[in-house]
Amino acid sequence: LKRKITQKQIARELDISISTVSKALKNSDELSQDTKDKVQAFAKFYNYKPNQFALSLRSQRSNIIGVILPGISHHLYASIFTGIEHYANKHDYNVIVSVSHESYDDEVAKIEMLANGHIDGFIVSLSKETINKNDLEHLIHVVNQGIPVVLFNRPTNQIDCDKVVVNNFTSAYKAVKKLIECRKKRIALIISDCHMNSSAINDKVEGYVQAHLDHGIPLNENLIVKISNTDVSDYTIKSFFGRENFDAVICVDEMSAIQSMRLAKEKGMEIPKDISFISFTDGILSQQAYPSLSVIAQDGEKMGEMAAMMLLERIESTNKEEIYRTEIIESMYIERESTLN
Amino acid sequence: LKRKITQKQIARELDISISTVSKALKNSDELSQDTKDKVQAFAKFYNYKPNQFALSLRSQRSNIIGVILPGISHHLYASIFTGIEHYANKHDYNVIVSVSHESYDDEVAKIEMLANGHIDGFIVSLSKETINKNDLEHLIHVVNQGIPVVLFNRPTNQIDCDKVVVNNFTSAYKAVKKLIECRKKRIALIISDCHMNSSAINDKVEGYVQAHLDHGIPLNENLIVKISNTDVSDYTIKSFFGRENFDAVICVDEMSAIQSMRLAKEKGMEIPKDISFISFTDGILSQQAYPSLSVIAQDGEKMGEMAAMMLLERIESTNKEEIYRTEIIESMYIERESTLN
DNA sequence: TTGTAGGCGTTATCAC
DNA sequence: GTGATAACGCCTACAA
Repeated sequence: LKRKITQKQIARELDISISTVSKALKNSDELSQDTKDKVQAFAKFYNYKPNQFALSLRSQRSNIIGVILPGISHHLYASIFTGIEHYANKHDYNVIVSVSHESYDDEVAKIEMLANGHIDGFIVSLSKETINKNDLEHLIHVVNQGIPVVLFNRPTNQIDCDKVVVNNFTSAYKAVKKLIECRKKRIALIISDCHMNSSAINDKVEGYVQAHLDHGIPLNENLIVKISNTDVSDYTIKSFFGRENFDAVICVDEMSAIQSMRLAKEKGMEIPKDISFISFTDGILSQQAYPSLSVIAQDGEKMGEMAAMMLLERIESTNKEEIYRTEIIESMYIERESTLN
Repeated sequence: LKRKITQKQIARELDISISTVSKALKNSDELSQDTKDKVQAFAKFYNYKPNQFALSLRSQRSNIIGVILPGISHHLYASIFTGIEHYANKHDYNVIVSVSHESYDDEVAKIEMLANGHIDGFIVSLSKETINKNDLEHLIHVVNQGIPVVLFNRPTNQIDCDKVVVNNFTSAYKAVKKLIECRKKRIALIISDCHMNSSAINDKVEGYVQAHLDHGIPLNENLIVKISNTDVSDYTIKSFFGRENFDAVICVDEMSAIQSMRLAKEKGMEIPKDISFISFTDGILSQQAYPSLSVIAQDGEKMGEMAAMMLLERIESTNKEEIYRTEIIESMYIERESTLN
């Protein structure tokens, strides 16, 4: 139960002044080597570590960043966090995580709590509820206080700050292109979470359409279906499988992909011979499904590192030129069993 | 870009002393109502918030706790984190998370980094590597510094501190009992990660054995198999399925359960009619598998809340009576399709 | 009822 | 080379 030693105590023990101790510990060259050696040896012996609270008070910086995630079970957010933590730790920062659970109220409360706390900056992915409400006062307030913010994955153009986003258009484009290469011609697009009025969905639809046009595949609007949640057990999707005729499916998330595959199997179709599947988010489900699921995946770690990099740059930059950047992380295709050439 | 206002500035503006401001903000009753009103109104108008760095310096407390997890994708750890965060936030604490990725070196580095930082206490689940090395100097060092520590899920009796653990014995016991109730008599136990020399595995085996004895079911040691990792694609497990004869399987984790189910199906067995499955960790895989997997699940949120509760109590307790507690969280059975009555 | 002084641990400026 | 002093923002005896 030994309290940590301070410069004051070292000074008293060695019968020198506190400022000499401070300088010795910083290896200042205005001190004699003798004194420095003596102090440093003593400090080392008693395992001196500077008091971070005092340092923070002086510098008004904590080297802690706050990360607001809508969820944490989700594979994408888990790997984004890994990326953030990796970059942050490497640069001597710690990470406070707060999860909004897709709730607006949680998001507001947690951001506020952190903004009045020890945080040097924020990395935020907005909750679905926030996007739908389109109420961003809490974040605007943070930005106005001069606290650096990086938005990622689910941006909004209502906030002027650095951003890291995925390219939903090209993701969808790539998926369609891949399926066309597999000689599929009737490609369904299943959009879960269609209550989200984010640009993410529109961009995907546009990419889907454009890929059809570019490859001369006829577009059938009936093959685009929206379901309100990620649970596919509802009537909409079952009747869709019963009614329409298609040989490939693109799902916005892996959960609905898994369940759609089950519906296809129940219809007696063979995957990927009769019908191929691609989903947009990678995760353990995609990997372990049977057959395993090909995906257009976001590189979460890369997104996280990028976001952390932008934030630390902003925190440590002295000149306040307000040229905010938006970085786009391209997705990649991971081939598994649910598609084949 | 407005910097935060301080008591000093309020004092200057209102032409009173700093300590009067301080007292007014705390609604001290040695001040006139007039002064208090004036100060509070002013403070509110300029959105005064106390500077946490200054508060921390005075109190030597940050209201931040450090959480070390071996992984974060894992459903159990995700929900444990949720529980910790929930309890911590409710009591005005923030949470710094650090992931060791099951690596000893990471764990040591991250604990050290946090211990020299702004942390009031630790909640730690040891990495596999640490448990195997059995080198706990880094944590003993933390405890000796007087920093409160709560160990959870993977404890060690080498460290004297509060602990939150699961009851592996009764978990295994319950699983066997359940399967016996389903009229299964030849119950296999598949142990992945058998290189872990933790008590967790021994306790499970003992529970497995005891349940057999208590219910008069003959014990067949050949039905206990250990595989070195969670990937079941290796020869050991395939030959096990080829060689032995059993009508139920208990798996230590859901991944090997999923893959074992696949082997069973390939053998032409029907689940759960011919063979039942139970796994020990709940997660999205168990829920989405086909058939979905019955589990003996740990209540992660409860574990997390309990750990946070014990830590905060320890942090805020003044008297240092060193009566450390170990709380046991009981597991619960979640019935799905892979078993049936 | 209000104000003064000192301290939390550190660093930077300036004087000796 | 070394040390005294002030400052970061807040709190709290103790004076006035």
